[in-house]
Amino acid sequence: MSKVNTQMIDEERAKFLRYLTKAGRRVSHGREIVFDQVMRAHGHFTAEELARGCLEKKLKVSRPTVYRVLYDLLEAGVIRETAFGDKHRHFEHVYDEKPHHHAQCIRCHRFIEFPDRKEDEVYHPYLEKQGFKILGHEMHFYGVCRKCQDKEGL
Amino acid sequence: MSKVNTQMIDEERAKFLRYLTKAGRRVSHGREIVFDQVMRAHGHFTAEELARGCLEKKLKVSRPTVYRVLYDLLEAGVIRETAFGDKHRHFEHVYDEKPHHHAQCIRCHRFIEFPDRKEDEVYHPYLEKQGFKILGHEMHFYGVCRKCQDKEGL
DNA sequence: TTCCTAAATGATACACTATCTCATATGTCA
DNA sequence: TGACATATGAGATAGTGTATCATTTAGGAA
Ligand SMILES: [Zn+2]
Ligand SMILES: [Zn+2]
Ligand SMILES: [Zn+2]
Ligand SMILES: [Zn+2]
Repeated sequence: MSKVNTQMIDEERAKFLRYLTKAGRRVSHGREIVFDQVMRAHGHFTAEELARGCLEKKLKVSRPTVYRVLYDLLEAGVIRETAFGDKHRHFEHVYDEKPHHHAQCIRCHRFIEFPDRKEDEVYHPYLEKQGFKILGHEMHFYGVCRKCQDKEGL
Repeated sequence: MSKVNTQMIDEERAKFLRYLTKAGRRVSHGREIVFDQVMRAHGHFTAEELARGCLEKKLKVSRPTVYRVLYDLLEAGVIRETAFGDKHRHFEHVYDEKPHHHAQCIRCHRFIEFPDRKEDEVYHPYLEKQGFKILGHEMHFYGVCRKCQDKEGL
């Protein structure tokens, strides 16, 4: 773990605590466990993956609580939800991830990731004119990956 | 129903038949029913909504078949999947809806829609080089809408 | 510290979406 | 028409996420 990473995690933790305090909510056992697991997660993860991980590690937290805390973290701005359009809810932390986009195979659901390009900014003027404060964006391609094409002889 | 609409549906049907023929698949009863229902749908719809509709109308098609045909239509390019990040799979037909993207407010979850721009194609070469067969894409912006900014004094 | 109260939690059941299996039906082509 | 591959339906099943509610716990007051 690099120093930068640790420092960023502390900042995220502070952000989370600030949010909880401001909202009159408690710094509970479950929230600390889930926050910790989220920070250890690499790349994107689904609620279910995180919940399963907690259960497998025998952490003292239940599945409903994992889901509840994920929504807390979402509101606190610690994680964001990526809109993949499949039946799972995907999240990733906000710190330490370079902006990137996703292409997902509709057959096997695997992802290809690719860095974002500034051409995306072509949409900014329109949104700003509407008074929309842009926090981020994601491009999502869907299609069929090479493997699945080979498999199905398309 | 306008004449243009009817004509476009015929074109979509032709596209679907072309796809089926080319892929060595059959023009079956179920595929015709589901195609018809999809063309009657307005705006975005989920697989389950369409399936439920078919069952309620007592059409001679089962739920698994509705799902199967939706994937056919997706690959044929008759419908596209929109990535809303909730737990349902959303679709919309390609004809008569201009390709558009969404900006969603993280506070109130409302959408702003805006037309897509060909600058998005900057990502095509990279994906094609990987053998990824692109069926569609969506840009998803997230941020805070004007109303919510006013409300929260951001 | 101890007590009090509201918030948080866990166990469990549940709702819902989507998919799998496999026996049967159906369309294509010879 | 007969043969064969594809498509389908019924039902079971997997998987994700939520509701309920009795119990526990955090955090402030005394
Ligand atoms: Zn990612
Ligand atoms: Zn694939
Ligand atoms: Zn808003
Ligand atoms: Zn739309």
